[in-house]
Amino acid sequence: MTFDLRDFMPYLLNQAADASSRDFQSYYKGKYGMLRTEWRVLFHLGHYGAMTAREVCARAGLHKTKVSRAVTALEAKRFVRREELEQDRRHTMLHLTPHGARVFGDLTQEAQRFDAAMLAEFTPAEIKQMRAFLSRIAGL
Amino acid sequence: MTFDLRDFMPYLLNQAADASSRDFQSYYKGKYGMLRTEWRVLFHLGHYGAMTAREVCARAGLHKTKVSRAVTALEAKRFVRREELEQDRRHTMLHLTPHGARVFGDLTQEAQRFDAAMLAEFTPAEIKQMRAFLSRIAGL
DNA sequence: AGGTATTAGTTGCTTTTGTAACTATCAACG
DNA sequence: CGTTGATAGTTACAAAAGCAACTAATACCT
Repeated sequence: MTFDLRDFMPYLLNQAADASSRDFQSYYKGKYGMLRTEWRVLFHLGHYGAMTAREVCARAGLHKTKVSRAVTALEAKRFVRREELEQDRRHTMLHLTPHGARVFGDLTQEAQRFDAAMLAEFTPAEIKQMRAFLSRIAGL
Repeated sequence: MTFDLRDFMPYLLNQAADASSRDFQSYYKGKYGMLRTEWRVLFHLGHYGAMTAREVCARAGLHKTKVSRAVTALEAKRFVRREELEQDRRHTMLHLTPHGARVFGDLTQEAQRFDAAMLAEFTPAEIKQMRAFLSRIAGL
């Protein structure tokens, strides 16, 4: 019985994921009081443009209640604005406000810096392989 | 600015970690009603032998409140038994019960099967590199 | 048209996690 | 000794996540 937790991939992945998220999380939490789900929603709106909550769910792989609450929080912070659609009033289109767009820009830059710092000690080949491996496991 | 979330390592790691945990989690949750922290504590006791809660915290990288609650739950399930130490009554040594040991055995086997299935589509070299990469990021 | 089924999104309730304060025991130093 | 400080562990309260029921609007089907 030579099974070690450190060889158990889900464990390893979770540890690595936790470690890698911690610092960046403290950045957007500390600076903007945002939660992880909020950052993800903000990112999707900033990166792909305005869309409905339903689309955010599909793209981000988040449950609709999480998105709903995140949008409420982002709206309270004036990062996001809702626009009701005439043609189908079940939908509401979600837009970043100018302020939200600035926050998105800041966080995106920070994310890139963060990513670069984290990967600095690895070779491009390693990084490429790593991304492929993770994408495959994540089913992306 | 072509920054994509899929290139952001913390995101990728989290997605992969979530995906990889889901199935195994549903196994121990469905079969034994256990939470992730409980499985981790059980594992450490089964793998490294009896130890105090403090040691579990240190080895597993868990906060003491999480461990405290997990132990309470594991004790209620009769998987773990507490033994107060004479020499220092602040500590309590944690042991698996015979039943707990059987559950540990089952979960460990399942974890190995699970791990093997997940890695089946990768080469040994890839796996090795992957483990090294993740360990380094996780700071293990 | 009129009833039924879908779809988008929200709200309420329960479970789980995080944080901080608290208890109890022991160590250390005057 | 005895006061102060550390340590192990628990508990209480607040934040967050998960799940299921609910509302409102539209589509479908006869």
